[in-house]
Amino acid sequence: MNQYGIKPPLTEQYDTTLYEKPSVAVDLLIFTIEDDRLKVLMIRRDEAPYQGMLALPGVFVGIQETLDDAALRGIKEETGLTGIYMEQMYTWGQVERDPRTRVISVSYIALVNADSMRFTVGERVSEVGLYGVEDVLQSAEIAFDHREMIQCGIARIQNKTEYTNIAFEFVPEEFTLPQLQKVYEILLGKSLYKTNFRNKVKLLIEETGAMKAGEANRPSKYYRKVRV
Amino acid sequence: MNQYGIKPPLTEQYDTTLYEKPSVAVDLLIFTIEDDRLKVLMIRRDEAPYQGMLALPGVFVGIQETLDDAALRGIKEETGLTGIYMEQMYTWGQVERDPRTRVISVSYIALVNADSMRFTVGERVSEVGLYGVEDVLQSAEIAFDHREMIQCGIARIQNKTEYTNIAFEFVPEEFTLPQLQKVYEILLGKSLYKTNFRNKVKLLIEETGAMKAGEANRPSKYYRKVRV
DNA sequence: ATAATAGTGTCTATGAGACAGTATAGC
DNA sequence: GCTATACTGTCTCATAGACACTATTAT
Repeated sequence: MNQYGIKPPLTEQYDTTLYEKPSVAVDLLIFTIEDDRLKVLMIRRDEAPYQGMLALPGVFVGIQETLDDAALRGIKEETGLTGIYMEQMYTWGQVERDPRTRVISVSYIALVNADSMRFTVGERVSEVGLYGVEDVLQSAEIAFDHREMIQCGIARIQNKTEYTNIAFEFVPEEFTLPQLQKVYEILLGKSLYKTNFRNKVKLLIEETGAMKAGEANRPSKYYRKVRV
Repeated sequence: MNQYGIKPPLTEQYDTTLYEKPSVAVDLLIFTIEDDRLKVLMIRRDEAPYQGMLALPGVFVGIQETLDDAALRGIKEETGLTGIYMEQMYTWGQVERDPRTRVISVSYIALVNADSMRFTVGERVSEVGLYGVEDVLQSAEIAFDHREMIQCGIARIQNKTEYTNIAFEFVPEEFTLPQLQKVYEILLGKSLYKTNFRNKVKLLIEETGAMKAGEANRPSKYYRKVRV
């Protein structure tokens, strides 16, 4: 029994009105690949604190709203998109992470292919934009603990690229293998051998029958992800 | 602008007193290996809701307390232990997960070797005990969404056993290789070949010089984890 | 023909997996 | 000696990695 709460709290009678509650928000890491770089969607703040700095988009969690629903709502608001890949990443609970009041933030990762976002980002709010993660981490102008969040997100994506198929989330429904390989190379930060790469993904894809035309070289085949 | 919160909430002026806030708790999955089984620490509830059912221990997060600190406090209260392995697992935000009021729960995994817990669990509260995860998942008497949490925790531990060294957390500082191999076999749910297992861990360990005596067979050497 | 990129065949090195054998304690 | 478990040597096989080669388009 102390300033922090009731003990043991979930097994005995309690009155939550006695204790001050934190706010709970969801912060979004919306990643895409554009111009051969991994980019993240950020907003330039026009209010204190951290005025003029870049921040991740976020929403407060409604009292009758799940965390996933809050994340989906935020993604829809920022990109106009639904039905894209999303997963919970980590929950950030440093006491002073927001200087105004106590806010606990559940961060979510969303992966979008650049084509579907090309005509949505920037329409609603001009301060919204896609920033290359290398550039944005170089610049010191990042609000709150969002730099840490971005680093955490990049690490998560790189890890999962090695043992899952999340890289497919960055390409459109129909894609070429050179295109998909480039995504892997960007995410992993190293170049790959064509043969080995193709062997690794060949069970995951099927030809569409179409070919990419118009380039001054042998045309590449279009593939789609095979649904398992 | 709706019942759920302010939009965009972290980039504009807002007044959090206008919106009802959830309570935030930390729930603990304290795992150990005892009698050649993976066990989890649970508490039998003596109050509604879910009276008489088993629940994971948890604490509310204080308004001036980080999530990690809340988890450490809970672990100390339940086991008397400090300095053990702990990591954040997942945050649970279903609206009706606690029928009394909205509670968002950040779950943490802690791994303890049975020896250090043998004389602490059960002293403070007689309803606290270690339960084999297979048994507890069979029985339907689990409170809240804690069954899901346990399943999630087991999956996390099994995954990380394959690509990290968390299995070492379940053995004391000095251990034999048959003992460590047994831990791996319990966590992975399959038997391993001695030679291959030893090859895999040989760079992670060093001999202490001591031997295990008293058994009617060749004595095994004691090892410790080599600090990297 | 040339340049540029797409796509294929095959060798090698590494490591996981399997199994047979030897070693050392108590009885 | 016997039994039980600790410990070791070595073979096989799957797969990641590396590289050389062929194919097809626009100019």
